[in-house]
Amino acid sequence: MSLTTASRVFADHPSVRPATRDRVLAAADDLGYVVNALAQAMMGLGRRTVAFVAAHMIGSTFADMAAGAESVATAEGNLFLLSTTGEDPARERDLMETLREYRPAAVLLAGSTQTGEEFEQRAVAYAEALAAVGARLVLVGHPACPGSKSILSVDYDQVGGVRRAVEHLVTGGHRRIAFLGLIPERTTPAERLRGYELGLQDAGLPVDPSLVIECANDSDGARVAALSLLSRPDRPTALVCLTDGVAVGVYRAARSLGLAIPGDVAIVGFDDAPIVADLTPALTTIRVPFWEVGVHGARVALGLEEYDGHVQLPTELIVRESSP
Amino acid sequence: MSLTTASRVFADHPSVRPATRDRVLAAADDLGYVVNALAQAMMGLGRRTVAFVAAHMIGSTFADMAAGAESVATAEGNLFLLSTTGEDPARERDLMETLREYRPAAVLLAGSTQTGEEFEQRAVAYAEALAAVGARLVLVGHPACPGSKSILSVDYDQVGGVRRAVEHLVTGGHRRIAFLGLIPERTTPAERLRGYELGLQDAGLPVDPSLVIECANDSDGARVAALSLLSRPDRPTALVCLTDGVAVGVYRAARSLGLAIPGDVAIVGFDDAPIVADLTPALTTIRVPFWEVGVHGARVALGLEEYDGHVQLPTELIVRESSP
DNA sequence: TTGTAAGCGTTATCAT
DNA sequence: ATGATAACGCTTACAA
Repeated sequence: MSLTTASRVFADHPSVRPATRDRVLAAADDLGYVVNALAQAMMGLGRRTVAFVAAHMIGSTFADMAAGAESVATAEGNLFLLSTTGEDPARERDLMETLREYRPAAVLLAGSTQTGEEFEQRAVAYAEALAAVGARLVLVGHPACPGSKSILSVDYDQVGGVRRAVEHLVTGGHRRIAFLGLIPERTTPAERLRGYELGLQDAGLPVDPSLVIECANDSDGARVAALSLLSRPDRPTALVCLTDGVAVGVYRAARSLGLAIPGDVAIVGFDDAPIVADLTPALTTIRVPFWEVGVHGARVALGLEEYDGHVQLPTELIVRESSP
Repeated sequence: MSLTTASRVFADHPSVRPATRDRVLAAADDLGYVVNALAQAMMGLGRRTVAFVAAHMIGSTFADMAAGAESVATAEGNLFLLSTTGEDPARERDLMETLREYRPAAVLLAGSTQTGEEFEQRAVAYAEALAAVGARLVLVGHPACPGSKSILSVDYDQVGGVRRAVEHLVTGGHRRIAFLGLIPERTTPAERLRGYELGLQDAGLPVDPSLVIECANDSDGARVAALSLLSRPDRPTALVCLTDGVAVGVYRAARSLGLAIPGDVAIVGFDDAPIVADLTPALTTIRVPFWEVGVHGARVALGLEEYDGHVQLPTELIVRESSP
């Protein structure tokens, strides 16, 4: 009944006589003993840990990604750590250090960031710091970093999604199509705007800067912005919205102006959030496989999946009643 | 430059000369060194860990509770572990053991369970097992266990919420009020049904069992059930729904039957999920402070908050257009 | 102010 | 089949 023997019992080693085995198990049960996984982990043994870091945990998009990642991590008996930065780079940096101290298998960094090299450099620094403790960094729901091929990422086709939406609106006869919800210098709005521009370009239509509207990414910010946009004499006949939440704000604005959807103005959202199919009229939107993004992120993180640096999942235009 | 000195530097011990301190820091920075938090944790030092366990991570209810708990845990520099059981008691038990191995400060067990003593006994067993490793168990979004006062819980007033909803419908003149979405032997449906019964009782109305309808807790299950309920010659004039998701199913059923809401049938939901205020008509529902439930759960878990065994947060009836 | 030595709970190695 | 010992990376008396 030595420590070694006990250890062997819990590790299911074959070389331990059933009798002693039972004796150990009985004693353990008696004392309420469970192995100290921290001691195991300290030696690089035992379960692995996957961390998920996002700016916020609000809305179904991040929650779905996190849930997808969690399902993969937990399914294999690993641990899943969740933390938010509140959009604060300093907190993000601190968090990254803290996580490094826990020797995770991987850190998934989720969501939109500032565009440009500053973030990319930060990400490279994170990736290197994590690599120094044997951990991987995987960007999820974030476009690939073209500069640094070493940064793994799992993304979804935002550009293509909006591009198809614009194509759909053009096919429906629309020529004055606005984009609502721009947030400057952020990757997700930038990608979706790019899809809008490419969609117009495909149709040989010019990009009219007065139809690209900046507003907060919430229903009320969108409502206010839409109110002014839709009050213009030359108002657009169709609106592509950054998110479904923005689209909801547009619904409210249209209603208060007495405009019919899609008769007076067609609306397209993005994300396919729950319930938007039950709005009146049902919202046309772009469905994003957020759960799967999380799943693939975790799989890449744990080395369960082939990856060539970047995975991009398809999005799907869901045509409902709010567009022709 | 011994290990001890280095340790002192990272622990911000005062008794270390600035010169050596800098030397250590420089060396650390050079090597990309960070303390091994697992070694610290093994000795019961360093950050604490809060675990959150739910059956699923789908929908905004669990996600909001988890997010609230995460915000508290992370704010204090602790770690937040998230895991799901998939509603499988065996997985739940395994998970509890696994978590125990990691010596968390507390485990939050979230959501509805089977009613009755079986769960209560399980919870007591969990609580004891966790206590043996210095961890607390806190039930969140689950009614208090009357039998075992030792089990901490943070809940919200489901009974009162539905009771007020019924009162509101009665005040609006309704007499035939149905309850849709019963799932037998589960705490959350049981609580909400109890609120329905009490509401009727308050008004001196009998509980008509033929108006208490069982169905799956999703829009489509509800749609099918509502279709048959609303096709009855003596159909109810108002429906209290287990959740907003169920209410959405009822909306679809009413629409396909050509029934007006609230003209032909009034609807009340539960949860105040995002966007339900933007349905047509806007859904009357009961708002639940899920985020706050998570917050209080984590606070109780970490001993940051006075508790006398059970905390119950209020719910709020939000009257919108779907009810008189 | 700094260093030495012991101990935390494991597991791997090498006996026995 | 079992046990003793070293090692993992850290902290904390206790010395120096």
